[in-house]
Amino acid sequence: MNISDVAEQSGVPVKTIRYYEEIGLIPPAVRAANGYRRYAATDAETLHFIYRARRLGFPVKDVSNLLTLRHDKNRASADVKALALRHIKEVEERIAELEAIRRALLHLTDRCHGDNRPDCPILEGMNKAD
Amino acid sequence: MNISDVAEQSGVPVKTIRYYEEIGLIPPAVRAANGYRRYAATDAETLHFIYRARRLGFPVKDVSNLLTLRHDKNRASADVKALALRHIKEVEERIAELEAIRRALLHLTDRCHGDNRPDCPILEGMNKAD
DNA sequence: CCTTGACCTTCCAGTCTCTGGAACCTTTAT
DNA sequence: ATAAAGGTTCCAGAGACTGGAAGGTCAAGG
Repeated sequence: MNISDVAEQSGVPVKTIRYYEEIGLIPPAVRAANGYRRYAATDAETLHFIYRARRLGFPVKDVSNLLTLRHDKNRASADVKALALRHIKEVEERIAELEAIRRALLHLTDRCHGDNRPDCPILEGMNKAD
Repeated sequence: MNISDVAEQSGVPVKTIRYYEEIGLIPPAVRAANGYRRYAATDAETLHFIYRARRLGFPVKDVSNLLTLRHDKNRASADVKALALRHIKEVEERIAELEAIRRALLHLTDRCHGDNRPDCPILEGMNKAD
């Protein structure tokens, strides 16, 4: 099948597939006589795997490691789990950061009248040292 | 004062100050005879304001608008508040996304033994359609 | 006076993950 | 014959910096 077919099956946009090939996340596709990339069903599965890993927030570098593990029939599931747990930790850290930001913002907006007058605790709050 | 002084006072790194000047977030600094950028105390305050706004996650475009509002003594606090509330909404949406990701990851890792064997529900889970 | 080290300057490149567009070729259908 | 739909490459931009190279300037010490 052509690139748009595998894009549709996997969920990964055409442009992104070519990009993944360029950066070496996936091997260069076999070419047809006319130069078009040709894909097999297993390629669609691999790309779908990539699609799902990316949607789970794994950076491309991690996806690359996950692909290696996926192909390694002698892998230890502990390695996959370690990678996933590390990622969960990063997600949780990011959530904590965003929640701190959210609280700080709500603290400021709660105090702001939000009317025609210029007095604004939000702007004042961002002037203060830390 | 020189750029490293204003960097220390404001919290914004030297490189970033030059970058902010380049993109027009702050006006070009006055130059000394030797070509060095020269800053006044008010510049340090402005940069500190920027620093805090960025730490609250406002994108640079929003910071630019906040700076305009900050300088406008006829502003309506409602405009500032609207901008902040919009940003809070985006932060909350991002948190929700990350929490969905976190739940999905925990669901997968909970099921994975994490031992020497290759069987891995994490990898399997990422093969399934959606 | 000379050197050393800490500043300062500019400009270019890289990060990360795509995404859009231009210019051009191939296939398919009418 | 032609037009639409798909394919190709390459270049640029997004966002927000960050690092490094090459070189000018300044203050202190010998």
